Amino acid sequence: MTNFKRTTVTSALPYANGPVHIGHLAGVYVPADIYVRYLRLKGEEVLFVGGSDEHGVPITIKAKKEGVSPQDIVDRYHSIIKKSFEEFGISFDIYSRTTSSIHHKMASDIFKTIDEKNGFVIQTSEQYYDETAQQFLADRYITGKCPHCGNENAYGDQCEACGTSLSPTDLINPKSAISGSIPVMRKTKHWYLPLDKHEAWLREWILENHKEWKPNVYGQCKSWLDMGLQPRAVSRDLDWGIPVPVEGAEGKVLYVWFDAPIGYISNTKELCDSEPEKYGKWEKWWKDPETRLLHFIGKDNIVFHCIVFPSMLKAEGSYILPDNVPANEFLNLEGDKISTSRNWAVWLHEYLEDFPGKQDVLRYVLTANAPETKDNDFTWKDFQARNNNELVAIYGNFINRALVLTQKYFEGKVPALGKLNDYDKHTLEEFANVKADVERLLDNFRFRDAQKEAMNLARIGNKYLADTEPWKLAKTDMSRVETIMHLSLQIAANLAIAFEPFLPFSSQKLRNMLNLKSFDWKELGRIDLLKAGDQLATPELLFEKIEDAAIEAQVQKLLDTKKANEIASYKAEPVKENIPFDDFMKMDIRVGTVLDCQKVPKADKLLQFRLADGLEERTILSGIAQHYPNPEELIGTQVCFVANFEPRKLRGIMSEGMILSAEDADGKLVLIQPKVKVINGVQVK
RNA sequence: GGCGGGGUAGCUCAGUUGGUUAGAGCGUCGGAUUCAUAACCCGGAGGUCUCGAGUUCAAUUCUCGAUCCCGCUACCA
Repeated sequence: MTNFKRTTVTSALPYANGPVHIGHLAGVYVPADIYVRYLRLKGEEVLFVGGSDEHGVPITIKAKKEGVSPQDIVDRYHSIIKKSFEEFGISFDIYSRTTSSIHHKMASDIFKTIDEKNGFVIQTSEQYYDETAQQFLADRYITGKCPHCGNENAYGDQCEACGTSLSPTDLINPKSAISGSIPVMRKTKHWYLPLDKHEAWLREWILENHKEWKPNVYGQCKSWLDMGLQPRAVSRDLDWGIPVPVEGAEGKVLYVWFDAPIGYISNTKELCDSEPEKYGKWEKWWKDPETRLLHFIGKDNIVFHCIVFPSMLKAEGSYILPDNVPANEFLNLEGDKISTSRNWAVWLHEYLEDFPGKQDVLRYVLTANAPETKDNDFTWKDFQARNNNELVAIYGNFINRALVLTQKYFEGKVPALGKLNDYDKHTLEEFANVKADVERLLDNFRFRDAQKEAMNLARIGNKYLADTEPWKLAKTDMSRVETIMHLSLQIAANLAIAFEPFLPFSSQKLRNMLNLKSFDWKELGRIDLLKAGDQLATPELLFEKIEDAAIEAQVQKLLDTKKANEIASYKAEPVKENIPFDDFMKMDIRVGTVLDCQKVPKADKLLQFRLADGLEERTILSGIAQHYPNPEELIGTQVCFVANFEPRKLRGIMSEGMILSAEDADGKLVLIQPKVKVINGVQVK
């Protein structure tokens, strides 16, 4: 590793359309915070940057849905997120936002510089514009007649009947899928970042020079590079975002993934401008080759941070590139994927309310169970067990034993160290290695093992007390008890240091109890952190047991929320425009019996049905395979289908109609089936 | 479907540059102990290392295939 002078640590910007949950914490913020606290404790120069990502289409959609402005949405979530991070002890040097004016200017400037260096490819094209909805339409949102096969319902990017790739302009009689109106052609210009031109140096930089990156990160990058990189558009026709800062780009904003990572830089600048004497010039954190840049992210962000963002920085020309990108896998919750939209999550701001003062418990559990190499599962039962069996029983208990005994025998004063016997020496040897072990693990982003190693100190302490039995010796050999308690207290002081990156609140509490003045990573492993005669504070419990009731309440809350959410959050779509009776009669919906039903090979979602329709038989494909894992069970049942759809080919199979399903609130598709058997071919009306 | 990551004790994970008894923490069982939040300490039981084939004197470790989980991507009238 090169010798760097300082470290810039970024953590993925949470998207401001919802609060932060334990998945975000375990994957990104807790490990980043541990690492940063560790570096600070070592006295290194380090900057920890965070912020909210506040642009992009999903925020505009949420705003529209709620009838408020996008700014209202991001204001709401930015403040919730920022506050909960603070309270949780994520020690950002700055947590700002991408709607800040500094960010707008920074993103614009970087765009302009790249543009001046001809780092973009500009393409003007005619694109369909929906005058009713007043927006340009993505290819997928336009339907029309396919020029090749005459299919009336081809999409703007592809006709699925004949499989031909299309561009929206090929379509005959195009229609907007959003408003149904007829779109008009408008010229629009977009800027592309030609990733293909960056491929050569990216290959060498990642594949040759960064083989030490985690397997998931390295593998994902290699996969992309081997497939060949494509230019990516960096502008959008949208009204929420940072305007493309060049002439002739009215109505266009920077695509959100272009502007978001620049937020790391803007937020650094915001901080440095406000406290120049403390942080210096912002450029030193981003442009000095002696600065080590680290991006903490989740696995879904690997390509952006390893390929796209570095390409942007390289195109700009004056920036350093990340030295490492420690990406974690995902955390599940009680066996299910965490999901903001399904409300399946433990929200940080709610945890802080439900478990006041227990920040460290969650930090500990999320680290002990961190998804470092594969997805992991968070369960409340495990949360309780780790608290009660590890934090309370091992760490908390040792501290309590050491302090209570000192209180009892020495009125809370640190006793003098006498002569060490062999067993004392043996114990000291064991704990002398802890510092090196924790360091080695932290330096390699192995937080789970590092924390476990720190916990070992407490185990050593417990064993030392159990083996030396000072409560027995107190009756016969008080000077020996002095030495034992002296050493026990030194171990306690070491614990305060070793755990500070992981459990900062508890370390603070412990330091107060010990009246520990000096506090530096370098001192870890020493046995003179406390002086004989030092007065300790009255001991209190470092951690409390968590009772079953509290855990059951959380589990119940989760189940309730899930259920309530599914029912309450479902809002029926507004009723469409009225249609004449004749239009309805044009549709020919019938009942048929399933003769055969099986998965279409090489397609995840398609089921192939063979139906008896009362006349002959017909084949219909339906995209419901994931909701019916055992398609053979449908054989013999009856389904409703639209009989007079134009047949169209899917995956090379001709589909003659459409089988009707209802889509439930959670996205599950349920076939519409008559409850009482009817004759095949009867009409549904 | 393509690509990437992962599938090791009841749970969460290490590990093996291929080689005698595959490790840790928690849980579980037993013992010891009482300073301590029924906590600590000691000991035991628990694994055909996802499945199948191949290479090899030898594979959990290498190769190929299958399968399951996750991500990116395609597809979903």
